[in-house]
Amino acid sequence: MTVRVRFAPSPTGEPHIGNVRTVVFNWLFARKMGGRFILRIEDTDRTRYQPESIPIIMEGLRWLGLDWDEGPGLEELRRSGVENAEAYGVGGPHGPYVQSERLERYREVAEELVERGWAYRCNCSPERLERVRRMQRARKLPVMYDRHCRDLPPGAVSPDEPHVIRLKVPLTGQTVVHDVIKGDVVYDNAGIDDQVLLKSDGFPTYHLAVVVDDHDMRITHIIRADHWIPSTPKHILMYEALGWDIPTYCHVPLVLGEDGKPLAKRHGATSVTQFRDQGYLPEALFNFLALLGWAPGEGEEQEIFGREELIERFDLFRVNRAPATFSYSKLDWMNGVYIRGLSQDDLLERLIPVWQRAGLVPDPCPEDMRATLRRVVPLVQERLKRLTDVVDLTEFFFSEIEPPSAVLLMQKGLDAGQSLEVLRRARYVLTQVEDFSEERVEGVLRGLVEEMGLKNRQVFGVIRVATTGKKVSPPLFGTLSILGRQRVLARLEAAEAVLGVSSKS
RNA sequence: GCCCCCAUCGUCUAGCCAGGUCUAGGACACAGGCCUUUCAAGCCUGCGACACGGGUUCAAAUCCCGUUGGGGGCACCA
Repeated sequence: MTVRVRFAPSPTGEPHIGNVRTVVFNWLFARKMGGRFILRIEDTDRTRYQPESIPIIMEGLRWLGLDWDEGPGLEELRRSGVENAEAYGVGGPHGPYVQSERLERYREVAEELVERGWAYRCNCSPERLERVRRMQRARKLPVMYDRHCRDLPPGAVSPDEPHVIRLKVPLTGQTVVHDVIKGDVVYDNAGIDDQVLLKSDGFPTYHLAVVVDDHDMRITHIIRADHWIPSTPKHILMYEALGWDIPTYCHVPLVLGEDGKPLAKRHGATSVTQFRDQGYLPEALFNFLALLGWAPGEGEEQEIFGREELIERFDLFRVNRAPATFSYSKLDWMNGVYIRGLSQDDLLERLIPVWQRAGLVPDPCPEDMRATLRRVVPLVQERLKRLTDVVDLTEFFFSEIEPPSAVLLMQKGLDAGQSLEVLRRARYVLTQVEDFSEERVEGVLRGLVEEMGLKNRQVFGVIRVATTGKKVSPPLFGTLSILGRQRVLARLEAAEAVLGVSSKS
């Protein structure tokens, strides 16, 4: 049987990265098994519904390379208000893949459950339900529906009046969740609530919809976050009532934030688009996510895995039972590894939009500027953890700098007079040097160090601060060469003025 | 309150299922050093964990029980 798994986001905002990690597991498992990865939109909560989040979710998946084999088709997406539906419409043989388009089907199944004696109509008011719950809490009893309508005579609640349909959970016996990661989890039926399946607005609850859709869409493995475990017995009861095959459950742990709490919006950068905007590479994030809660084992000590390698090695049944904490510092390291592994051309193409967003480079990027940027790339490549780091590191190439303060200019062991001397002589040799290639610049400046009997760090330090305005910069000779003679001489002169004034005073 | 899940360095993990090869291995982070024009990168070294208590066994990180700690669920939300 072909493996079929799904990601079923609710369009109420952007999924956070912990959720995305679970998607990565789904996708990896599907690809590993030669199966199908299905995208389904669970939009049954009309109060929290945000249609604009649908394309954002899809864009995030696509950016990470998580392509889906079946999912909402063109027309479905259009009806959901997705503007560039043609970019994302996929369709498939088991649609519709948007739950609000499947209302009739849920009603049909709910009615079937009623007919089979596995569900019943209930017209209890929200006020009464709340009263019951309050009482239960006060008496420290399990909080659940008191089954007031469960044994009403047939027809006591008219199908025409507003009502919900509830699952009629057996009062005795046990239901076992066979989970491939957690093992067998046993629940007493007596502790399972008579869950609402069909809401009074005609929409299904998650519990009905997920069972119907997973069955209709022939899902074989349900890989989802483990906070769903407690509601799984209800789902199993429904499969049994309907005579349907029960899928294989794989409840994977939640991803924790650095405070040990499950990852949520308040943890800062948590959506895929935010990671993208902060300069993370999709291949690095993907690699990192795959290793969050899973490891190849067998003594394997490699950490950097390409997509194909991960597909080949991924083993769903080895996923950790315990939750993992999302570590930004390790992600940063891994991202740096991937940046260093990029070809210079590739890195250039990824950096240009970053410079553009920072307002340092016009869009489109002029050809001559591109040529200059091409020279900057090797200077910064091994210094970047995130693409966005390039802004601070290279800003001085694009705009004029404020002449640095005397304090910043002076290096260890040099006073203002000596520093000034360094700048004057540097300006002299750089005026004389026949061209401004990195090699020539290096040659004359090293000669200057020799002549003055100073240390490399002293001479190069003063020049660095004078020309970049910072103590930390890319390698000096390449930097000067790119800046060009004119700008370098001007900046040296401006710095001399600063020191000249301060040495007189 | 009731139900459920989880537990190896600060973090991600290997080892656990098929007890001995584990004075517990790797990675990130951190500290120190080397290299060096700054910062990185790279290399070397260091720091650092089987939550606790019982039991089973010749032998337990590995199996069992309990405790503690953390987390999740208990909606006409997903």
